[in-house]
Amino acid sequence: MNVMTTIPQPIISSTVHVNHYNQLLTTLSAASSLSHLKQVHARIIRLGLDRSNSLLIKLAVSACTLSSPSFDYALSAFYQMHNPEPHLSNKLLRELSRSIKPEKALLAYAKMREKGFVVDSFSLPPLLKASTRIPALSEGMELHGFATKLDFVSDPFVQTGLVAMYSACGHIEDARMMFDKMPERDVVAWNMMIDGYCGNGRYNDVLPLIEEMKRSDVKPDEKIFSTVVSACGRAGNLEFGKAFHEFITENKVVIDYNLQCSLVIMYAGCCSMDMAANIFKKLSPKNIVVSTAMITGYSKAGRIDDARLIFDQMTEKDLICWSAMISGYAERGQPQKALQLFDKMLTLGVKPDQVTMLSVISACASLGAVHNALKIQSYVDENRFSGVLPVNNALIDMYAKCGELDRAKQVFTRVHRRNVITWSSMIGAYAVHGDAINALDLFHEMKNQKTAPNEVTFVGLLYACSHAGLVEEGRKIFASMVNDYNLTPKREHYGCMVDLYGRANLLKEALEVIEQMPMAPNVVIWGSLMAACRIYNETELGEFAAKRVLELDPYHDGAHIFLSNIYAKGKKWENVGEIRKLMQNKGVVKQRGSSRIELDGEIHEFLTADKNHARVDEIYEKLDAVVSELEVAGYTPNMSCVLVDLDEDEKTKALLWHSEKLALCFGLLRRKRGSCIRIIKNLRVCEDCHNFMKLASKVYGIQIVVRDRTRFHRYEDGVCSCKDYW
DNA sequence: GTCGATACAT
Repeated sequence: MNVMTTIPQPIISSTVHVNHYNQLLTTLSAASSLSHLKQVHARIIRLGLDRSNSLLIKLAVSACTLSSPSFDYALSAFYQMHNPEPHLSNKLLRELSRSIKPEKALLAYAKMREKGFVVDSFSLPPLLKASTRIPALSEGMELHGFATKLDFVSDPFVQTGLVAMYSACGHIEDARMMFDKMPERDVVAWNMMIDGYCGNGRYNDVLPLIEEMKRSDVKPDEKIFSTVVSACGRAGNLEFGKAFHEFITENKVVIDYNLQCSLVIMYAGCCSMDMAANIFKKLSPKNIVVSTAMITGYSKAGRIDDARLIFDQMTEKDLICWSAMISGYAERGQPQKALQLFDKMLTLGVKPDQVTMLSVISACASLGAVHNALKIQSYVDENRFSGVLPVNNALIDMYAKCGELDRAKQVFTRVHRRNVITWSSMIGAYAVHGDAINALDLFHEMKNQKTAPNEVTFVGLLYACSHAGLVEEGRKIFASMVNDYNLTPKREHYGCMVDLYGRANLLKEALEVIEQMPMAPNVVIWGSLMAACRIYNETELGEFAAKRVLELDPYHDGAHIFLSNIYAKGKKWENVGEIRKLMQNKGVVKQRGSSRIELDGEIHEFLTADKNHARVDEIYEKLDAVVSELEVAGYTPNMSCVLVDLDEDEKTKALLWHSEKLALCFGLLRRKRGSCIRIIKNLRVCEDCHNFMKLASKVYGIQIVVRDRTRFHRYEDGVCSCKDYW
């Protein structure tokens, strides 16, 4: 039915007018589409009511609140008005400022000034709100100037709006100046200022402000505590968060559901899981957001089983909580569980996003299993993630950590729009494979393509140099980092330099780096010097470094063992006894060696002297055979690698039962002809195993790839890719 | 007739 045809001709009578007017208002409120509004607009004109500004404003506001709003229609209706009263214009400004296009409010304002529409002090709050939401500093400042000129600036609502605007534009000091000038500050003004500090990361300014608020007559409400507590959580500021919790309790602020949620999320975000759990267990109902925060918190705190418990108790699961649980496993050294969970998620029909993929790829990287890596890449390619740069960057890293340098290179090549992470990942890939030449070449190519290197790029480059013994090149790279790229070296970079000099037997230079670095050396750096001293039998400096390690990490197994060996070599038996006793008292145990080998997509793990494998007899039999065959080729067990005090026979066994030798023998039993044997080890490869692998590669004509704690060794025809420099 | 409107997780 056509609305227009049913309308009688307007009869000029005030009663009829009022009737039409009210009817039109109701129709405007109910309008659900632009075409509907246009029909009503036509009726307004036909009825001769188009001089009614209040009707036209209602029309304009209705155009803004449609499910698919038309701001341009609203504005054109507005511009047709004749000097609308400011309280009507302000209605529209308010609507526009809250809409998805707050900039339309500023546009309307510009036109109002142009057309000479009257603006009053009530126009400013919505305009400032628009400037806050965009955020638009220069427009906001202009409004400030305008308000000052017309003396609207003494209005507390305008003042609060200015505080919000300056905070949102990052001008927190101006916000504070405005705030300080306010003669009367209500709870909203205080909240805006506090919120502003939180939004600008100025958490340390919040507490003093709350104290000041307490001293004034304004009582803080539970809403602002929710905001502040969650801000503490985001900043990981536990001390501050706790102080707030105490403040809340002491001041008997009502802890409502939302504040409870904020507290749980804050404690979980700060890894203070006992506190989080205390509140969480009382929380009812337990929503998905808080549960996810608990999962992440437990994961970060290393309590992955507790995280899983929460996960399993969730009645409703979304992509985010799946991703949180998966990345928890990936980051807490349980990559297999991460991958299992990913499979389960796919089975249940939950579609991963980029974030999930990055966790899963990093799980594959730490697992180091080629089979899984290939599976994940096909998933990436089949599900349109192959064009996503961060995913490709992660794939490069994954293949590098799986020992698949060529596949890493393939991914690198297919990425055309490379960013600094792409380049750094590939440089890092060459570095862990001991290929310093290609790492440096790639760096030059990167420079030619005008991609600026960052700190991570230089870690890769320095790492490559130190693992290849390129002392001079490393020195130059370090200097270039500072001089050409204006980057400030971090601990990692100094660590690489210590490593570079240490591995090259330039122990004096290594010590000088430590002495001259601007920050305190950490356990890794002293550990690196200690390791160098161990290689070059430098007992005096070694003892010194080991002691520094123990100061920083009293439970460091390697430093205890190293010291004990130094003393044993020097026949200082009393000191040896002391160290042993110390280890016993402190409960320091040597980290047990563990090696994984992947065969037919299955992963087998061996610990040192492992007797748990199903085919244990066969494996040890094979080990005896291999040892005999290698002895013919010149192998003699290198007893200096045994760090415990045992008799000769036991020492030999301890050496031969290193986990990577067991894994190798299992690989030799099960491998397919022509395939390469890949072993992933948790510790550094010892000299004896290194020699063992080299000889095995020659005697059996196979390629063996071993990933140890820090790098790859590729053994072929009796030679290792690390050139015995590791 | 005006300002904020709580938590929000990978």
